[in-house]
This record gives sequence, C-alpha cells and structure tokens, in this order.
Amino acid sequence: MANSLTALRETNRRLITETVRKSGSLTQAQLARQTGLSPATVSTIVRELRDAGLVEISQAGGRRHLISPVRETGLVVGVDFGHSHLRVALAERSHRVLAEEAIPFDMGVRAPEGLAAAERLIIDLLGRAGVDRAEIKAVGLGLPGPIDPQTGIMGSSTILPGWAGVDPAAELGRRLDVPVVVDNDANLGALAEATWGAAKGRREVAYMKIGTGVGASILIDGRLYRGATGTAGELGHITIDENGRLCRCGNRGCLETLAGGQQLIDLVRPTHGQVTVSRLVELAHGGDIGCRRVIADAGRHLGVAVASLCNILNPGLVVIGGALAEAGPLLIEPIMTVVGRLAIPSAAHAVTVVKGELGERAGVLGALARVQSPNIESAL
Amino acid sequence: MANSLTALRETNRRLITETVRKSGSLTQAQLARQTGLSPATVSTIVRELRDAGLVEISQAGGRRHLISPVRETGLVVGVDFGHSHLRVALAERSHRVLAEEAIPFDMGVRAPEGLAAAERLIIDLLGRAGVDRAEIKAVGLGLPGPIDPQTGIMGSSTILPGWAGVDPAAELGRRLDVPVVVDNDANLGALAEATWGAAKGRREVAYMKIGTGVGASILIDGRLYRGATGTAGELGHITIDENGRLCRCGNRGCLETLAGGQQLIDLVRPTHGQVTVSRLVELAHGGDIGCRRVIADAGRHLGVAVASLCNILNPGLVVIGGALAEAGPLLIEPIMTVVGRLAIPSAAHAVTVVKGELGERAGVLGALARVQSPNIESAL
DNA sequence: AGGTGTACGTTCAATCCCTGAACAAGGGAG
DNA sequence: CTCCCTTGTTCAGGGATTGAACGTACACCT
Repeated sequence: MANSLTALRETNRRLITETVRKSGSLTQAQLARQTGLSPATVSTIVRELRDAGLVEISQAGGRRHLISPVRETGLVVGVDFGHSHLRVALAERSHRVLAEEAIPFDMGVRAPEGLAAAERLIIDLLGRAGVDRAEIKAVGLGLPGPIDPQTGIMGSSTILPGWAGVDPAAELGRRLDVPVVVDNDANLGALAEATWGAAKGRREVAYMKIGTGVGASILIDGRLYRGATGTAGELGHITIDENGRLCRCGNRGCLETLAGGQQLIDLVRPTHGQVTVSRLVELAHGGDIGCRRVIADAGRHLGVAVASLCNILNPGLVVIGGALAEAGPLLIEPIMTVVGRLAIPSAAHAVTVVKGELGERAGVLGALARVQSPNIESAL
Repeated sequence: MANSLTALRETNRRLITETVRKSGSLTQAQLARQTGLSPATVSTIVRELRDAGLVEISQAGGRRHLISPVRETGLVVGVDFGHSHLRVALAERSHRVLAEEAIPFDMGVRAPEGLAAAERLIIDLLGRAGVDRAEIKAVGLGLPGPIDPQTGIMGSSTILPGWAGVDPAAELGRRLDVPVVVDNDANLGALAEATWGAAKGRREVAYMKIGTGVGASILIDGRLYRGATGTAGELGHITIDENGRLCRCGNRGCLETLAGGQQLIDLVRPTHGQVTVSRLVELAHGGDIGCRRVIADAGRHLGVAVASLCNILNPGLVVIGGALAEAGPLLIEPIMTVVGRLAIPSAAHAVTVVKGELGERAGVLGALARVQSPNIESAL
C-alpha cells in the first residue's frame, strides 16, 4: 500500500481486464457502463492496457472500438481421471476444444502408470490435431480423490492406494515440462457447471458427482469452498447407515456404498450381468424395471444426503453430475421427494435439484476452466 | 461508485474507524503504522472524524493525541429465549454488563405472552440497575427457531407453533419503542464465542448448541453463513436414524430426537425422576453411571452429525455450547471418537472439538454483540 | 439524397486524494 | 541543560478520476 492512488488505478485496471476477459469483447462504452467507471477513465486505462499488450483493439464501425482479450497463444490441456475412465481435451486458451478423447481406465493402477497413460493420450491428441508438443502452455488435472491444497499431494491412502503420497501435478509437469494445476474432479465439475452449465451465475450451489463413487463440491458466494484444510465437500463418505456395507474408505454405510455407481453395478450383476453405469442408465431409460428400481433407490439415499446438505448449508441449487445423472428424472425425482420429506421446509423450498448440463465432459471442461481462472476459488 | 476518489477516502475513513474501534485508543502515529497510511493522511482523516463526532481526541503528553472511539451513550439489552428459559442482560454499549437474569420459561406459550415476559424482565432489570427506560437504545433478540432473514418472520410452524408467522422484532420493538434485531439463538451463540470465547479469531468454525433442542451455526471465513435463504445450520434436524423417534419437526430420527436435552431427560425419567439438563449433567459429573451413559450416547449421535459436517465443510474448529456442553469431556470425547471413526481422515485431523467458553450466557452475550456489529454476518 | 439525432471515443481543465518533506513542539536520556 | 527522537501539522507535488466539450461516424427519417 505504498501509494493508495496507484493502488486504486491498479484495481481499476484489473477490473477492466477481468470484465474484458469475461465478456469476450466489448466496446469502451459498454465497459464504462459495466464497470461504473467514467468513459474518460476507461479510455485512458484501455490505452494503457493496449500498450502493455494485455488487450487488443479492433475498429468496429463508427468510432466504436472493440476491446478483446489479447489473443492468447498456445494451447491448454484438460485431463480428467475417473474411477473407470480417463478423458483428455486439447483446447485453445479461449476454451475452444480442438480434440478430445476418453478411454476406459482403471484407477486402481499406481500413479506412474496412470500419468503415463495420460501422457500417451495427450500426445495422441496432439498428433491428431497436428499440433506441436511445445504449443501446450498449461495442463489442468482432475483426480477422484482428496488432494492437500497446500502441498498438492494426494492423501487418504485408503481411497486410492496407488496414488497416496504422490504429487500428481509435479509428476505430470515433469513429464510434459509445463505447469500443471491439480484439483478434485468434483471441484472441477462444479467449476465447469458454474462457468458454462447449469449453475451459471448462481451463488450458493452444491454439486454432486455420482459416477463410480460419489463426490461433491460446494460453491459459496460463487466461489469454490474448500474448508479449513481443503477437503470440504466429501459428501460421498458421510454415513447414511451405520451398519451398512463396508466402504473403500474403511467405514460402513457411506453414501457411496449405497448410491455409488459401483454399488448399482453390483446390485444388477446377478440379473443383468456385468454392465457399466451408462449401460445401466440406458436400460432404465429403456424401461427395465430392475434398473429403474436400483436407480430410484440410489436417488432416495442421495436424497438423505442432500437433505442433510440443505439443512446445513441451505443452497439455492443442487446440480447432479456424473454418469448416473444421465438417468435424469429417474434419479432426481426420488432425490427431491426425500429432500422434501427430510429437510426442514424452508430449506427444502429454497433448493432446486437439477441435472448438470455438461454431462461426462464436466470434469475435463472444468480442468480447462481451472487452468485459466485459478482464482475463482476462495482465497483460503 | 459515483466517484472512485471519494470512495477511496471512504474506505480509508472506515479503515481508521475500525482500527480505533478495535484497539480502543491509540495515537495517530500508531494508527499510521497499523493502517499503512501516511501520517499526513491520518491527520486529516482523524480531524474529519472528530468533526463528524465519530472519535474523541484527548491530549496525552507531548504532542501525542489519544484517539478513542466516541464514548457511546445509552444502554443495550440482550434477550435470549431458550426452550425452557429466558435470559436478559442489560449492558453498556461497550458490552460491560450491568445486570443480568435468567428465569425458567416455557417456549410452548404463544408469542405475545413470551414477549410480554421478556418486557417484564427487562423492566425489572432496569429498576434494579436504577436506569431509566429511555436509556435503552437497542435490543438484540435470540430465538430458538428459524427466522426468515428477509422479513424477520418466524417460520416452520411445526417447531414453535405459538410463534410461527409473527415478527418478534417488530412486536418487541413496538412494546419497548426501540429498534430490535432478531436472530437464531445458535447464530448468536456462535457470534458470542467468535467474539469473546472459544472461537475468537478462528475463520472456519461450526457451533453447536445442545440445550433442550439442537441448533447449529456456521462461520465461514469468520462470518456467519446463512445460506441462500437464511436457514443454514439447522443441524438439529438432519436425519440420523430414518426409523427413529418422531421429532417435533415432523420427521423421524432427527439428531435432536437422539441427542437433544429433552430426549436425555425422557431417558432418565424412569430411574431418576424429572430432572433438568443441568441437573443431569451434575449427576453425571457426580459419577452417576446412568447419566454418564445417556450423555455418552448423545455424544456418539452428535459425533455422527459432526462427522457429516466435517466431511461437508471441513471446519477447523467445532464449538459445543448449550446446557449439555457443561458435561465437558463426558460429551466431547464420544463426539471426537465417532468423528475420528466416521469422518474422512484429513477432515478428522483438521478439526478440534471444544466446549464453548461462555456457557449458558453465550446466547445473551451474542445478542449484545449482534446489536453492536450487525455486519459481522455475510452480506447475503 | 440530405438533414438530424444519437452514440462513441478523446481531450482537457477541474477536483479530489495521498504522500514526502519540512517544521514546530514536547519528552526523555545523558 | 542539551541533544535526539517522536509526534502531529502544513504545504507543495504528483496521481487518478470525472464532467464537459468536441469531433466523428453511423442510423434513421423525410
């Protein structure tokens, strides 16, 4: 705070840069109205930013100048590890996706193999898009497990035994020689839905990802909430039934053991054989009574958790993502029913439960978003 | 943001006012060092504040001027309704308590009777302190039920039937002819513990009040978190046992039906006769096995809820207040044990569970705090 | 086609704010 | 008692924002 005047100028410069980055491109007049600054100030600041190479100015008819964020060169990569898949997307800085691919993948392997697979898939995508490896400027990496936000090291050895203690961002960064930011897959899904999807513009949101496991992430005042030590949102391991089935986290009756995709798969195996979550959802949509029942039961268990969440946090919106979310109303209606019954009325009235709009791409898109706007999260 | 320059000045003025209010009284030089502003700026702003009557200046030897917050005149009252008691405190603006009293009280009565009782107790206290009624400038009011933060009207007719639909702040304000701010008793307890008690200076805190019922309140980034519609923290009515006992909220197996004081009283009635929660805690401290067991069981049930809370929010501190908290380790150790078992390890390691420091006075002190600093809460 | 109105971006003087330096006034150490 | 340090004030200087005035170009109406 050496000089509050220059600090003020800095603030306003940042304000304008942010506004430009968010809106894509606008004229100075629009900028002035949106920021509340006077046209004169906008004029001088825009010139400064142009001289600094932070924005680009193009003529747009009349005196209108179109201010756009500087055409960021280079590409970014999003990597999304699921329990049973690995998805990678190659995108421009503007988030336009150039190439994307998902492959089946078993998270049970050790970290080195997993990261090697990601590296191979990235290089494959580069080749397909005809892009040189050096074009990649940054990578966003999503993982289905707890990550210490201070160190970036994965914790909780019981959940992903092959990954505990490793620093995936550093590892992958060393392999590719670019900066890598890492985050929980549910956090990234929430980020994607908040940026482009069902939670766009909402402030108090809970996001639940129901894939093989169950993860969650919380947006408070529009920002990712991480809690005191960065593990907020582990809704998959709250206890629903103290005497329930053993969970991979070591406890009994976690939500995940009742509503996770793995459980559903196990439940239909005797009658339907080995299926994937997506196949199970397909069958349910096709009218299969057993699958519908299994999904509805999962919804009811999820409803118990969402009701607790509503009582505790009183969110305005709950977004359901992950493979099971594709069941749509088959899953969401039971959730709502249970929430209506178990949550206190004022919290139940306040909340809407919807399916995510980005589907299975949420994680990888969130990874792309995370690379660009690392500061959407709460300060911590 | 009409004029950013004047906005800047406003910010700095506020910065100085806050610093003065916090530190009690200091010199201009100290002020300059603490705020990072130049002595010149401090000088002019202090003069402005003096002229506006917001601070007082006294000579303190040499050129030293002692800047102190203006001696606030008048008194404030805190009112805390519990399920079974009513507590009122009369205090100076500086929070020095002049008189305080608690009486047994049944929240089952209708709102007018309750507010009349509060009024009588306030007038009683005024007489005892020898203070005129006109000295009261504001009242803080705590109630053990959900309050719509927009309208101030009490909701959820099932929980406090005699109070649903009334606007207690307006009612009491009309009776006493002073402004009244109203809030949930758990929120006020949290506020008090955060201001003077066990949570002083902590940022991520959950407060649980276990009296006749069970309430909770959440501090996020040091501010009261209210959620989308103001009912965040209703932890007493999360479902622990879907097939459990009926709760006054209309559901089954709420935490409150398992760990609320009322349940404990009911449990020991066959063997110990009708007792209060405080008496039950006394007996437990005296070595009564039955009471100890009942409290430990309640602790285990609370532990399930706290574990969920930890998984969802990952707080750094959980403060236990209310009458049952006086059981101390008899209650808290079972909580910690269950949290250690059910919460994910990283969240369990992060959290400390402690007894509140303010005891049964937490609510009424919080009401006093709330009158003075209504802006501690999140913006919403 | 021509005229008029409107919106846009730039420039400039005015205004407001913060800061560094100079300065007066005391208190404390030696 | 003197020197030195700290404190608060004053003043000039430089930044930053703004309102008003101005030139320009497009759109629309006649």
